[in-house]
Amino acid sequence: MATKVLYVEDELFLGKIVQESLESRGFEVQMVDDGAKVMASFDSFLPDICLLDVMLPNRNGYELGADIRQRFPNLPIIFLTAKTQTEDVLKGFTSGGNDYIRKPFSMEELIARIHNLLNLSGQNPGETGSEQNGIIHLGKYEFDLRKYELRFEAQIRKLSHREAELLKILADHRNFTVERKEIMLQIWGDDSFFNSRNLDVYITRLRDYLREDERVQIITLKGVGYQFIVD
Amino acid sequence: MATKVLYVEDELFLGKIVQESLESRGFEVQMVDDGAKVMASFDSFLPDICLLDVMLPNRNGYELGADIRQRFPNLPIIFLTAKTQTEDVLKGFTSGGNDYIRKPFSMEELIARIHNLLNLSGQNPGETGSEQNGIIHLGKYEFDLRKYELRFEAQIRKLSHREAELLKILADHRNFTVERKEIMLQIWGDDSFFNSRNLDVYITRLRDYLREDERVQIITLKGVGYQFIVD
DNA sequence: TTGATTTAAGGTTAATAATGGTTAAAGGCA
DNA sequence: TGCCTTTAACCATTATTAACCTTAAATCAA
Repeated sequence: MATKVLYVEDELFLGKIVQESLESRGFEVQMVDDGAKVMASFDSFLPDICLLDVMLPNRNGYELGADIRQRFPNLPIIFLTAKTQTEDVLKGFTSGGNDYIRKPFSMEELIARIHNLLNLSGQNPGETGSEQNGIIHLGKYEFDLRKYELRFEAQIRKLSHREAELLKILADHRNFTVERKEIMLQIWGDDSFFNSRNLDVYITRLRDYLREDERVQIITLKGVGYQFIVD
Repeated sequence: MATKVLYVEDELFLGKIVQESLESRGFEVQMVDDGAKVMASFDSFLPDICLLDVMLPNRNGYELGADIRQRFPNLPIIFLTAKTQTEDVLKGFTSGGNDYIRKPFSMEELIARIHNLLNLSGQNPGETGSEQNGIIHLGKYEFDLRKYELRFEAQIRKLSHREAELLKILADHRNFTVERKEIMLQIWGDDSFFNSRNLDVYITRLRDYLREDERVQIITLKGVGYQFIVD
């Protein structure tokens, strides 16, 4: 699911540009041009982060920020403003803002700061895939990346480090091809020794662990690599 | 205990002013003027936050930031720099920085941003958090850094020095990987003796102490190190 | 062209080596 | 002495290597 951005901005021209730019990077953006309308849109939109312009008609951006902070103590808020006085920046932080960006700003910087607050890795901006809280769903299985647990119904199987690394790589490429070489490099840092049948051993184990759900399979592409199929 | 700031800056004149200004507000500041000396001062000083100037003799500030991030995944880092290009800001974030301030900056803004990162006022999503007044919250446990106490409901367990050191290192890296080698170096100053199973003994003890809450666990990454998982 | 044969790649399983876990006893130091 | 810390002995788990088996692609002969 795409990351949802609530963007409060009254300069419509600037707003459109920023909105499109964010959308082109995979964010879902709802723009609101009036401070009085903001709180209403929360319950329907449920944003992951807020961008608030400070100079608004009807409603002061700082007040708005404080209200949002009150209702959603953990929602990241970034203030955007043409004001350059230190005093304004301070107001931003004391109103509960998590960052403060001066206009004009570059889109790249805005996105970097959004990522920073959302703890998104620099890789795939809006896209978080079927992974939430470090849990990947694979057919009837759940794979907990942090705890190295592979769960199936009530059973919990602890994976070793190598097993988990391999499964992670396969899952990251699910329904696409991963080259043997790439796996070897990523796990063992070396794809040279042909005598080592190490990877095969772990593939065998994972197949064993995953055989409860036949919609999850590891397919061999001989001479190339593997394809991890998950329906 | 005062908040400890490690401040890396080669312009001594500016550095002095900032240092005094921070100290006058109750921070404890260690200033280092050479990138090459930074890592050495970590073990003795144990800062709560880092301010890094980007332009340094000997060592690039971004590299330094990346190294620090690797060793202390939860330590807030702020880059300070005269560079104004967006590209530099992006580099700062991709090197693991948590904020980026352009010179010249006002002391008030710097302090607001430090507070913001340390959760000294208000909430701060996705940030290091959970440590206040030397107390780290680990699931249902509280770990008092100063008293070396691990508390769970009404029980209080006094930790020994080694136990506390180890738990502190794990907690600083919670939800990230810590290498065995690093732990050994930090506690025993030596990772060479393979015959000593000292670290294992303490890991066993901590696991024992922490088993009341199964959401807190120490996972072994064989051949690599540990991962301290806290939900 | 087509089916048999060769050959390279991968699969499986077991044995071995490396690393970590556990427990208890021996040292050290206030 | 009494509490930590270190050492040691032994056990458990995980990673690697090795041996042997299977399969699929490639080659070759008729």
